[in-house]
Amino acid sequence: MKYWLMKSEANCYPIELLEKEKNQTTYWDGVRNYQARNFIRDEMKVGDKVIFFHSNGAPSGAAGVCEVVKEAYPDFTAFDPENPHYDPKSKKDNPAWMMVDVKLIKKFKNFVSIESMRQNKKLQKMQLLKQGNRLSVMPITKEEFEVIVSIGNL
DNA sequence: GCCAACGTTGGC
DNA sequence: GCCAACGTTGGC
Repeated sequence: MKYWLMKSEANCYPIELLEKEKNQTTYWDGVRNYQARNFIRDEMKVGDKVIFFHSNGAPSGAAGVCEVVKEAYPDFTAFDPENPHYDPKSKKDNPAWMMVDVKLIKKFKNFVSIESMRQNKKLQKMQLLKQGNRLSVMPITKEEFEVIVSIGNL
């Protein structure tokens, strides 16, 4: 089983919206970066655990834990010209972009701010904290996952 | 809202 | 295939 961190813009799709979804499950659309796409397409498996991370202020940080419940399939929002994530390069017979379904396991009682993550010695190596990091889907270690969960759950 | 850092695009 | 210009991301 692998561990991941996925970013969602807090003012676009916060964890509170996922809480309200049927079965607390949603499709993770809008990933338009090849490195992130490759992780989704090639490495994410059902049962993998995911840190739901709020990016873009308001404030930034880890908001909860999800689980992958459906493996990669074409991101259909790329086919829809009306959709903000529309990408004409992605064809139905050769989709450029993929997505997975995730189910909320738990929203943290304590929001784990990016500031507290920066201050935690055990999280120093996270790609997330590197300057200029823009990757929206990235692998994390089991230890990093557990450290974040233990802070969030206190 | 600012702006540095990044990925992508496109002219050559 | 280089690389400057551009648009976007995301912490602050």
